[in-house]
Amino acid sequence: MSEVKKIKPSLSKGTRDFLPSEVAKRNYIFDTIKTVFRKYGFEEIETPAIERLETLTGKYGEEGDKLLFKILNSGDYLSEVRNQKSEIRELDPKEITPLIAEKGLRYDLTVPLARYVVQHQENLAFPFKRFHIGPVWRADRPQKGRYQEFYQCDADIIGSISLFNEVELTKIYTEAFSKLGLKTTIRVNNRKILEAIAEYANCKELLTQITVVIDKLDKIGMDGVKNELGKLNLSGEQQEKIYSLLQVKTAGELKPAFSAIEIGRKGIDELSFVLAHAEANVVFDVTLARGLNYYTGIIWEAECNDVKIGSIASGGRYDNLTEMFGGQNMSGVGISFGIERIYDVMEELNLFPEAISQGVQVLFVPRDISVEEFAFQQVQKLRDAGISAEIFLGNVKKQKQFTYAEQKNIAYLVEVGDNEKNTEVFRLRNAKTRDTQNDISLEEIIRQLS
RNA sequence: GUGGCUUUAGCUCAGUUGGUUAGAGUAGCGGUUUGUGGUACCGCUGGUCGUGGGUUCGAGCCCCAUAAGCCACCCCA
Repeated sequence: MSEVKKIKPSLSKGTRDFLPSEVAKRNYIFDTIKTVFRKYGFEEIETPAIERLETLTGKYGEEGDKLLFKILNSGDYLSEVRNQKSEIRELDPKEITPLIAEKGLRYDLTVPLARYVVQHQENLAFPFKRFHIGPVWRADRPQKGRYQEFYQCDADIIGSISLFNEVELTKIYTEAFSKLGLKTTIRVNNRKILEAIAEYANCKELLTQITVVIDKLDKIGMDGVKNELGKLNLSGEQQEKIYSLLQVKTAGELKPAFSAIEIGRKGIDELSFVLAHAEANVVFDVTLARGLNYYTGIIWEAECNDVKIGSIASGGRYDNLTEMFGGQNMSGVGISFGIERIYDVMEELNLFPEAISQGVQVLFVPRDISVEEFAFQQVQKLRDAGISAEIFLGNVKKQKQFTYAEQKNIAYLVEVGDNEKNTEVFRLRNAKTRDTQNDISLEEIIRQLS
């Protein structure tokens, strides 16, 4: 007998296993959203989980680079280090990382998309409309609702500057959420308006910091914003200017302030166009900022009306996506569904249809091993007729068989004993209600369940 | 990167001021009962008490270190 060392079963930090019922629910979300994407002409792509570190680094800022999972080179990964450094004390993580790791796990789906578009542009039809659903990895400290491995669900349009793309993506939001049964509010703003606000307050160079502060508004309140703006060395007058613009309820109210700021007027026009074509649940919110500073036009954020969990979808237009890979500059606009949160919300609101976790239609239970073969043949007949069916094999306790049917959410049970084998007449029992139909032939069962 | 909490059976958790052989429920396995069925009962397996030190006649419990996980912040999805 070999001595096997027992390992306590456990997961790596920030990762999850999914039970069959959970996978069914997740797939329901994916499938619903995919159907909408396809209806609007988006095609699905896949890219590897592993990318060259070169592709990934430098795209997410210094913070992001720290959160990249790096893959240790195979073989003698220290050989290069030995060549270049003799003393272990000289090792600086920043210097040795490129020597021992050339690959990493993707951090999002957007940078791989940029790489993909530049690399395959000859074979792609532009405007390129693609969607992509898959896991991404971040070496972040996990917490509730935040994981090191999680799924992103993106749809983007590359290479078209028409604002109808924005309208289309807004419609996709509305349609997908409605199909999932979620009541949402979609807030929109325009990065150009935020730029104009910074210009209006005469502090263009602080745009990034200001947007980060504005983004926190609903968390820290107006006093908190004033406090943070003060830390940025803004004068009282500058703060007052920003503060006053954050009070507006419609884009039109910004017009007087932006009379001399062209980019601001452009931002207002773009927003008005999208809002004019959008549904009722889309509203303008000047305080919507989003930390990401690669956005250059419209930005979206969607929240669930019934559960306070933060944003469950977001997106925006970005003009410089392919630049970093030496591609001809193409404008892109995209949306992303936060499916981990959508799952939590739908679970809380009980929005998953009963049918999605349904097991096979019938479970055949032989009373004894001697009738297994007969039962097996009946099950195969049902399957041939297009009815999903299982047989519970092995001479085990009845209790187990019923528990099995319950756990797998199987609708009907048929127990097979000598009587059934001789007469070929069965009893069809509803596993939930326990209603029983006596003396029913296999043909009749097929008819009922088809 | 900063802080808080947790860690005892596969899972959920008890475990008294430090004192014999560390318990329960649940799951798993087996048996009895039932025998067109979803009941009831009995038994068994499973633990280097996260890890390493220390204090003590004696540590699951006290002290130190360390690891992992979770939660909150930063940031983000």
